[in-house]
Amino acid sequence: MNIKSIAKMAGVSVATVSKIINNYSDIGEETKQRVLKIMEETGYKPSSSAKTLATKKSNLIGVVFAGALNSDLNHPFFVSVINAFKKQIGLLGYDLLFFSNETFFDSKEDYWARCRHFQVDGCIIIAGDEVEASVHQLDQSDIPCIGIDIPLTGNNSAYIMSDNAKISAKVVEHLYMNGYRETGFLGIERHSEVVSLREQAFKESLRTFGLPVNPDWFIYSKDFDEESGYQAMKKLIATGRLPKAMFAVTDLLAFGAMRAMKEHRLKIPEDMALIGCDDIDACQYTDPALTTVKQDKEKIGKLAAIMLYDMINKQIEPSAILIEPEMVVRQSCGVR
Amino acid sequence: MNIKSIAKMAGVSVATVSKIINNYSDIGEETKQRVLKIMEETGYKPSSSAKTLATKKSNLIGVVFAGALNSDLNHPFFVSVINAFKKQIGLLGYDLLFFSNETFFDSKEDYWARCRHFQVDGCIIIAGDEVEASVHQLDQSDIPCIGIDIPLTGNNSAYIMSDNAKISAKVVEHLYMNGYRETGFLGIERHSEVVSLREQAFKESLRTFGLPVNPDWFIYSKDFDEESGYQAMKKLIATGRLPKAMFAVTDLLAFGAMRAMKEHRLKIPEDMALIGCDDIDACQYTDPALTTVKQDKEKIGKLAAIMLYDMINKQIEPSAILIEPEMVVRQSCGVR
DNA sequence: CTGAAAGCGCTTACAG
DNA sequence: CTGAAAGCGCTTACAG
Repeated sequence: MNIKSIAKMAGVSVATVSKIINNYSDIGEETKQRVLKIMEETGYKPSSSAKTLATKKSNLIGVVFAGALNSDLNHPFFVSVINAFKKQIGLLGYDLLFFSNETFFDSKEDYWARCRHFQVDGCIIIAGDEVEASVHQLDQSDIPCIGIDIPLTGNNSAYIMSDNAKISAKVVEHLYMNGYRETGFLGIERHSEVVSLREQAFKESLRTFGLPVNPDWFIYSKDFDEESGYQAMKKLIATGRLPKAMFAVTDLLAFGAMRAMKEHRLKIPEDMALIGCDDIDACQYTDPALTTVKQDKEKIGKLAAIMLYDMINKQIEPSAILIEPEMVVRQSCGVR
Repeated sequence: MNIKSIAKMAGVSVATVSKIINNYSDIGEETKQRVLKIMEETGYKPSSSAKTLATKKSNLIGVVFAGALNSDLNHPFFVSVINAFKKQIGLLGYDLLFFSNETFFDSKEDYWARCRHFQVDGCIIIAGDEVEASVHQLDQSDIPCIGIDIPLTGNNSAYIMSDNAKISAKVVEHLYMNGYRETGFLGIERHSEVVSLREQAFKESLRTFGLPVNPDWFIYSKDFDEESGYQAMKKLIATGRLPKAMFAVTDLLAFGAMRAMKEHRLKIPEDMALIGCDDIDACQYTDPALTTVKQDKEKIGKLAAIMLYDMINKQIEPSAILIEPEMVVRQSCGVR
């Protein structure tokens, strides 16, 4: 079933059918109704590939999970963002093409090439750390790109990220207002853009409030997982000199720290308060429930869709947006 | 940059270039190398839409999240399955097209039409409950489909699900072997295929082991969320007559039950043991950690990819596969 | 081993 | 308001 058969059945030209499909206004009402009816009856749907070939528009958005680290459909933060993005971009008439990172032609992960191959209209780039070079190539190309947690610089690129500095500022403010003066920080040894931002801002905020920045209380886990957080916290506890509160840059690390603290019979928050970051679902279910900072994933995803749409349709200049984080106060570091 | 320019640059015909791209064997080695080099230098990538138009193959797999309930990128079980599927299908040379469920032409969610529109080579249908009619239409079509947690019946369909009967059997066995005789069940009021299977099998297994099936201990939460589980458990506790162990059909419900139990100072597992189902990440972080039954998401996803590939390439007859579940014993119902 | 040409199913100036 | 025809970038018998 193709446009030609529809045209024949309706006794019109393919050009006319095409115009009806694409909602041109200069078509006679009765012709239009007649053709529409036939399309309905036959269950005809135009071929996307033929249309893409003719128009160079695919109505597809490429989804790139960039970075060797932390970027995967298993990462709860990114999944929520993508989910919100998918909903909004769907309303705007686009479907999503997920590049499967495994193999593609000979070149490994040449994202730009794959975008051209499929003629995607735009891309969303979701980034963890250790981002590969080909992402930057895509960023610099003429394909509109919206980055999540990655500062893109291309002429057709924009990006959105949580205001990481503000995350730390809010944490420090919360701690300060609730009487915590001696505070520690649980970071990660591996390099991570986002984590660095949080750490810098945390130190600055401490200084702003005149709180001590004690290097002994700045500890670093080997990796991003719970176990690493647990190990790091155990070491700190072993020193015997503990702060009254701890900020972990990630909820998962906070879970690990919590486990270590419980093991050593430290009461949370009485002996030491604990704050995580991200507000993944599990925070509600720990005991005590984890106080954390929420990134507004819904908003980030939705905004990404709207901005990308506008970029594709040349309605805005690319820019960078920082999203306001929000303290979620639970029992692990509550209001005194 | 298209195949014509490459042909011209290499001084050969487009037919020859096409054959080289598609690895035909009957091409002179030097011609091949020369053309390959030019493609490399120019960064040429063939257009997917033109190829799809000519061949009727898109190398795309459609991803359908079917069912009004429980089926979403926010559902941790399905996300893990899709992630494993994506990895494996990527190795087999396919990319993933996610249909954004929001709007599509006028017909709402006509999956089959969308598959034809994009000419996807096959589909993975991930299903929650309250599945829409158009999914069955797709199932009955000539497009190869693999279902996850949904029994497809079409001639070109197969499906994979956890062996839900075995889940319950394993739970009962575990309870029995650890001395629990009085056991309850936390189900859901809303209709759900999977949950029904678990409940039936649970009752049967109890009988098999000669354990009592006490209707008072079969309780039902309003919905799938934690809060509903909490409410249901509170009601049971209020009756004052409690079983020694409880099986919740979902980890989330178990979390809710756990909260209710803690609130009433019931010790877990001493006063009442608790078992969940699914093994979502958060199970490790509750206190006590939740004993549960794990569905092998990795295996399900990977198998789905391989089976779908074989169906597309007519190498197997469609069939139904049940996946063996696995007890994950943690503190909420440990070994005595 | 290589090439000319028809065809895949659309869109889009352009003519009427 | 409608249609004829070229073009989008590939593939594939078929001929040589």
